[in-house]
Amino acid sequence: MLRTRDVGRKRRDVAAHGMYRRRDTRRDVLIAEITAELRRYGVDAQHVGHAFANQHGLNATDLQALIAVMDAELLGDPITPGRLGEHLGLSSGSVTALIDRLERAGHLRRDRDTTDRRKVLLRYAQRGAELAMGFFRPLGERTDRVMAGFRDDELEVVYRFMTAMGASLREHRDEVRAARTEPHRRRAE
Amino acid sequence: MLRTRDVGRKRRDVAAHGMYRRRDTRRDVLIAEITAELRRYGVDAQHVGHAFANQHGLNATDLQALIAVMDAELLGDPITPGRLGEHLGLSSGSVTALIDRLERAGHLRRDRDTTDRRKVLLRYAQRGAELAMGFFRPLGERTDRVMAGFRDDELEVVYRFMTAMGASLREHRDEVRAARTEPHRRRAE
DNA sequence: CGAAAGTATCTAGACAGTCGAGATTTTCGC
DNA sequence: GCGAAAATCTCGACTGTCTAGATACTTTCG
Repeated sequence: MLRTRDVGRKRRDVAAHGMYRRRDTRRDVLIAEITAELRRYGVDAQHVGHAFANQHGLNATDLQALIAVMDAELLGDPITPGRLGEHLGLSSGSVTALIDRLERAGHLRRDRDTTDRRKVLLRYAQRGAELAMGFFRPLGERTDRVMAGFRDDELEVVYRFMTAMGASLREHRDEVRAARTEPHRRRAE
Repeated sequence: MLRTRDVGRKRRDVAAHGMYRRRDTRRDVLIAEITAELRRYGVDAQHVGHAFANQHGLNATDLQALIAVMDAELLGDPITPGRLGEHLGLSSGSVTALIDRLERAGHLRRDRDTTDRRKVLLRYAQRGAELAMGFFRPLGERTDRVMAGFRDDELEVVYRFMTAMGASLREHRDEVRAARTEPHRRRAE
């Protein structure tokens, strides 16, 4: 499956996702295909989140926020609006509105920090927990079925690959963000 | 690196991303970590796109659209507004506005299809191509450096893994979308 | 040729996001 | 301790994208 000379047959897919690369050797093909698949995975994951959120009367941001709140609280380190905004890439004002929505819908609640009363701690409520579970459980079951097709040593390779790619992407993200000094003008240079 | 008993040391990360899973065996840990890393990768990729788009006076949707237009055209099958909207999950009106923006900015142009003049074909312009390249090139260089750390047979495993995960996720997406029959009411059940 | 279907655009309204000012609490220098 | 500065969250006005529904144009087919 997918030998080098399959490029012709898989032309549609190839052109759609790997056109910025050489595809001369088997290795080149692999690299192009993996890159393309990662890209598609990200897009599709977004779509799943969006569709699921919509069906529950939320938008995609709301769902991401809810997940972040749960992550933090289950870790024993509840998140604040400020940190949440950082995590999601939102301004402070926008976060306030976001939390208002989620609180009104009963997915989470605000708690004042007892030691530093400037801070507000976000904690999930019952409804929020149920929603997050409804999102993750079916995904987890699917994931398990896929993982079952791989030996332990193979998963080690995949793990090493994903952590390396993740670290690389985060470096890149930080570089891009650092270049924000001149944030573009629409007109009038 | 990351042996089973490292769970304690890596507790922060573990709790943040793998708390919905057993982590008893080395294999469980691997599965949880890979799942978490994929999730983070998706989020970070979004952030990169968002930051890059912002620096060039676009929003995230615009960049995605531009990439889709290029993908299609390089494939020799230029996309129409309708199919673009489907791809991005946007309504038709929204797509018109999106194309207006991108056309006004000189990133792409509208072409009437000569055989079926109901259709509009989207083609990228010079500026759009430059932008897409500016986005992908640095990413590709980073990716290549990561890939260099893996043998061919290891990349085969990664490739097999990614295609399997991708197929599984798309199945799930279709299931979720199919469940859209009752799209939720805010009040009044 | 006329009706129906397909495709894109336009218009109006809703809603999430940004920016900047303001309110409250804590931290720190003197 | 006291007052100024910092940290954190909230509020209000504005901007811009998205959705929905109506409209215009082109093709297909009886």
